[in-house]
Amino acid sequence: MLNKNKLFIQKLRSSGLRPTRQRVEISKFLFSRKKTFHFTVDDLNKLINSKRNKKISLATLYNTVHALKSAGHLQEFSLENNISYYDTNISSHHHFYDSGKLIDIKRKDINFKKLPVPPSGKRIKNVEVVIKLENVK
Amino acid sequence: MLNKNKLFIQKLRSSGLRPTRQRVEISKFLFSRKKTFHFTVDDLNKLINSKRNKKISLATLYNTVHALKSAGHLQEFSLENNISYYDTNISSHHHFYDSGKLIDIKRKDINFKKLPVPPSGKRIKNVEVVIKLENVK
DNA sequence: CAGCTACTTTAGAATAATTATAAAGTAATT
DNA sequence: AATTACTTTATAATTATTCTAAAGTAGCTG
Repeated sequence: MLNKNKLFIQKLRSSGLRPTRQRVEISKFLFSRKKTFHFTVDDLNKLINSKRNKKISLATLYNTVHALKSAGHLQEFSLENNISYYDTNISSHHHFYDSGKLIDIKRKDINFKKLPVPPSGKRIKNVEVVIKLENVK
Repeated sequence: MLNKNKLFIQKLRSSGLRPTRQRVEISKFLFSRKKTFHFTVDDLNKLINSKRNKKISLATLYNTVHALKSAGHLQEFSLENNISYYDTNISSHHHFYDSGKLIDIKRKDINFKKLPVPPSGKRIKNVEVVIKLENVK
């Protein structure tokens, strides 16, 4: 149990954050999952705070998510509605996008035959693919 | 000259918009270019209104850009700063992204060896690739 | 383990992009 | 030329996010 929290505390520490009660709860909420979790800060706020009487403030949620993202524990991306989405699956960066919902695509399910050469002085940091879907008519 | 405006008026009409003075000016500004143009509504506002004494209102800029986008004359996308970017090049959907700036990648410069199968009942509408760059150290 | 110091949490204000509103103006049909 | 429906505009409202500063807490230090 205490051992289990160690993992979540590790994520915080490696993000430069002290493991406070709130942060450990957030970290646990995010990282004790089997499946990838796509969320916005608003989602997180609703999901975490619905079952608490004393709420974790939005500012704390933003701070924590940002630090986790900067440390590479979360992947951030943006859709056309201009809200930041976060993904707990940092190893797979590709997605299907269908009417506001995201579905993971395993990295190995996309391969490139040809990629462009980056401008000189630059190199590729990562490649993100979004495949937009529509209904078969 | 009048012939030339026909093209811009066509874009408006096909977006369900009457060709008013403001809209024709916006359409002309966007579509009389040789090179792809990446912009935000704020960019557009500054670029168009800097050389006018009577300004085109932000609301009109937003309305017009939205209608053009919905009709497929502009491509919208969002980066991690949660601002809507628009692209006058609707045939090439791939980009390099480097510290807030976008560079076009020609469609033919990216090819896939393998793409995932969409969920049943769905088909691929389009594929967008963003290649993030970093400096060679 | 008491005290100190630096980091945190929080509520609320501030900011910024976008959308909504409603009054005055204009396109286009009659 | 008159009428009607659509537009423009300034301004207010909304929404996601960031900032602020006062009250609280983690975790060294002795």
